Amino acid sequence: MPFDPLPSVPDHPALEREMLEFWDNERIFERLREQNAGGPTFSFIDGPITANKRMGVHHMWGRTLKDVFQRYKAQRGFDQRYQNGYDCQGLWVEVGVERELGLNSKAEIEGYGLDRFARKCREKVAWSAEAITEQSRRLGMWMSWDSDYFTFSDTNIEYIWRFLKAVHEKGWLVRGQRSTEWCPRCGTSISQHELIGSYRDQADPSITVRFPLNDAPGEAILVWTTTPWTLPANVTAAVSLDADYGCLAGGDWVAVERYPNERFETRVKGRELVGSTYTGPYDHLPAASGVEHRIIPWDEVSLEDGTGIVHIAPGCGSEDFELSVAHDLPVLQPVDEAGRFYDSFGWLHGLSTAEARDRIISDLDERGLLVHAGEIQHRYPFCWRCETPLIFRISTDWFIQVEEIRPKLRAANDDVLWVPDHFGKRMDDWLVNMGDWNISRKRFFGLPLPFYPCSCGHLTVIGSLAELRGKATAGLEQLEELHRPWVDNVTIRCDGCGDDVRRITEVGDVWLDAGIVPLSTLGWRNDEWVDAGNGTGAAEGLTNAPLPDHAHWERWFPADWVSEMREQIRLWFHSIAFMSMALVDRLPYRAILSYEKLLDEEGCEMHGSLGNAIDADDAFERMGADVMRWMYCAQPPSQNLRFGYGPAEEVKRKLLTLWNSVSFFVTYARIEGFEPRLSDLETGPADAELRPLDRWLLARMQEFIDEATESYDLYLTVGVARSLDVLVSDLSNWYIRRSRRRFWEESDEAAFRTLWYSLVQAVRAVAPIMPFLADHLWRNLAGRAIDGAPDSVFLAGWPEPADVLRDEQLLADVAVSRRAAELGRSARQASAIRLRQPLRRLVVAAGDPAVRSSVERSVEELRGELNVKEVAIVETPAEVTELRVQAKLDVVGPRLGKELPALRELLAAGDFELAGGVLRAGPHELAPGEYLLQYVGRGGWSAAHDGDLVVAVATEISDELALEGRALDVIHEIQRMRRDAGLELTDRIEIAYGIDDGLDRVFAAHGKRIANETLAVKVAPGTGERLVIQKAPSR
RNA sequence: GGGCGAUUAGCUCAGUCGGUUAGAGCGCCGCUCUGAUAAGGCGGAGGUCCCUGGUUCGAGUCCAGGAUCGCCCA
Repeated sequence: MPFDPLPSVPDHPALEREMLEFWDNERIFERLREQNAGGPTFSFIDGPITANKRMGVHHMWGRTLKDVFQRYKAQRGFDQRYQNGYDCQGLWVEVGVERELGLNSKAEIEGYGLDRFARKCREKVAWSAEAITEQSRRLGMWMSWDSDYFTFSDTNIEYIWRFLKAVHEKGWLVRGQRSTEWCPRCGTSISQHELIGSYRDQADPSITVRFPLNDAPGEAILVWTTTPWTLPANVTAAVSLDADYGCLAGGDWVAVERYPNERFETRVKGRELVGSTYTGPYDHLPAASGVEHRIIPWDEVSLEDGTGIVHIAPGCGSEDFELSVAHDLPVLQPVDEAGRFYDSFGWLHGLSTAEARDRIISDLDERGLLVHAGEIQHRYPFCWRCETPLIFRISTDWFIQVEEIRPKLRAANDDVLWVPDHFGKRMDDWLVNMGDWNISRKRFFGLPLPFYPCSCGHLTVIGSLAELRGKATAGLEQLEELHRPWVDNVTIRCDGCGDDVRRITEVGDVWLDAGIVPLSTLGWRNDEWVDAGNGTGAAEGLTNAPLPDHAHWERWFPADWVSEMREQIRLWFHSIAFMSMALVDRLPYRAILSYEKLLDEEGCEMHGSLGNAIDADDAFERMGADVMRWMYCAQPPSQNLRFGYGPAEEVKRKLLTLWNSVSFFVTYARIEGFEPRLSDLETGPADAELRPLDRWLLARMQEFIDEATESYDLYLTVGVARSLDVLVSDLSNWYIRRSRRRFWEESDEAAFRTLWYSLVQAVRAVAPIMPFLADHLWRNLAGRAIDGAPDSVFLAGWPEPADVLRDEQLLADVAVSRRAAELGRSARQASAIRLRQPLRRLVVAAGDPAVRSSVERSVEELRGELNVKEVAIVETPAEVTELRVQAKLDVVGPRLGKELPALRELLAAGDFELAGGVLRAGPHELAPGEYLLQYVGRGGWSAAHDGDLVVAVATEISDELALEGRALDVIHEIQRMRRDAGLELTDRIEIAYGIDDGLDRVFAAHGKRIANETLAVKVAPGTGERLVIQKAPSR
């Protein structure tokens, strides 16, 4: 018996675990790779996933897409790398460790010890990588799990050093200042991507403060601020050049527009205030004592809030800082890395910004400078790690200048295939606007920037471990790996003066770590292949990833395709583009698939705190990986995905139809002992005695495979999902439904072979999306059923379409007759006569002979389905409808132009003649093909139409028909009684009927039929009730 | 402030080159099958295609302006 019976419903999780074990035991993935080795290459480069936690269902979307296309390309015979990667250092990793250790500041980390801290970070990464690997395997991802790359390997770090040295040689490396969001607790700046989603509502003071003007005694400008602690750092005030400013009665200057109810003694344009000097609120403290406060112009001054005059503290805001650069203003930095005032701020020394706030307000009040104090609710950023409100600080950092590379990146981006395509524009927008790349972070467990600035003015940038060894003057003996603290202890000889020089303590931006991957993992400019050569430094023992040689790089660079979530446009997609362009003058990718956000089924973001997050392991158990994968793949990537158990049920029902179809096949194939042939997969059952319906399904299969292939090639899984939906419905509701008897009564070889072929091809084509279900079904239908068949669907290649099975005409014909059946049902429904009532005549009219002949083939279907005595197929529906004519607008429109509306009126009014195929209406003549004939129903008919395809039923019911209708009602009634009585399908019954209500006439005319349909062995008039049945005594 | 999207049925979304009557799934209502049955099938109701203007014989579709929502940048 070749096939195994299917349970009535698939148990996805159980089936998936079974397949995982099978793949493992039979080394399916390894065999697939061996099979494809040496074939054409498809290069995919995996963006590293941060190894600091287990994955959630939002990670699985991207992991699924990666796996889908690698599996698809493998089925197409492409040789591939399957290297997974982990992001292993930087803030994201430090955070979890810091939390676990209960550390709460940089000082505490230093107290704990950088070496122990680094070891803890590595442990965290190792733990997370293992968890992610296990979850990914459960999802069905096929990767070479023993050769993952880890961005904290010494090899990866060396490659970044090489990049930084090259950047320095190009003259792009600079040290500079910038104003940045800063967490006073963590003691570091917060990068833009870390700010995502970190804004909350917060109440802050809203105060208006007076700055006295120096040259106009008694007069002052008013400024507004929500951050009183920044006032000691005030340097200037900004006005809008063209706005009107006025002086209030008390001598205070404000923007007129902001005070519509006030009267102003004097009014001037903002430009006239520019250059005036004023006394700052804290000029008496040492820090601000030497500052001359001169009013400046700024076109960003808001007239929507505040006073229209803006307090500028370059040490406390990014726009403020930029203004200080533009206007050459001094910068006062009020607080240190921990957010406490410097001693040059007198009595404020040592206070935090929160502590200083109220004291400053009351101090201003006492000194008569406070005009108004209130409170405001607004959005304010918080540290995503520790919930501390962020402040702005000036920080000295290292930058890579981008002006030279910007145009190259933009030009190259034009040639990238972006899916969805508008993401390409977003990349361009980013490239146009990106500022110099800030690469330094004042933290611990990260890429050690190899910068050794010397007091002689020379900057030495180390490009490799060998170079470091060569120039080292001390500390090599303790250098365990290229991380702090060990690397900090290595001093080198300055290239400029020969003195000993130390590394700066900063570490690198994580996007350097990830950005070098297309070079570091592929062995760019590496002379000799080194086994496990990427498992160095912190990565030693975690992976066997090799360091390949340059020839390998030539073979696999650039990637044909990469895929990550949308945020990566300005992160990973950008950093790999930047670093590759800088080093090898090319982009590292040809095509990119990116996708939007994953939300819960209500459309809300998933958050642990909201309780709506779905645990991945929970999802595996409750819906199964295939169902999850289907949801990810059925989603247009340009839109947010609503993910949840509700939608999962819908998907399960959908998949159940495919499952039921296979189950139906298997049930009868077992009964009839059907033996499938592998060779049918090449050409289909072309040599069998095929009926039109078989040929139709076979033609549909070619069309489906074409559609699926095209969608995969465009990197759009949603197209595959949609095509499969339609196919499954065709296969189950049209083919199987109409062919059932051929399977259980006729044992029709052609039907079995056609259905087997179609099910197997469908399973193969969706295998990349649902690998478990697909391989499970393949094993049952082919892998185990046929000697010599590939063990796994993934070893069976791609279901190539067979041209001999294509039949466009047949597809069109069937579409027409299905449409006719649909119209017939619609016409019946519109007649308001119940379907069980037989009607005399159904008329199908179509002008096109091809349409008529294809409807001819489904006459039986129409007769049975619509319960009519006869079906007529005619050219014009004159019998049932009146004629109407419509112009073909797309043909006639361009010819007639403005006269078209008049023509349409004539046609609508029936004011036309039709002779010899030519239509005359008023002054116009329409040739055949320029108009369409249309019909409306006559009395006694109920009609429905689609274009000139008209279907109508006669609504008149003769006595004879009425009697038959009653007979069918009786059958229905008895069937219901059988079921209510709990009878088996095969139980025989006896019927007794009452003679009133005309039932005697019904049984007289149709008794035999009623008995037949209801398995009645005895039918006789009874004594009382109108219908009584009882189970017949068994013989 | 600049940029990129989106706005179509109760919900989630399709809608090709501008063409006559704008579709699907889910939900709802009704009908139906009982040899795929923990199912299945059919039909129906339900629409100001965000608004305004323009181009055109004709606009859900193209153009301009606006509104709202989301995202990116400043």
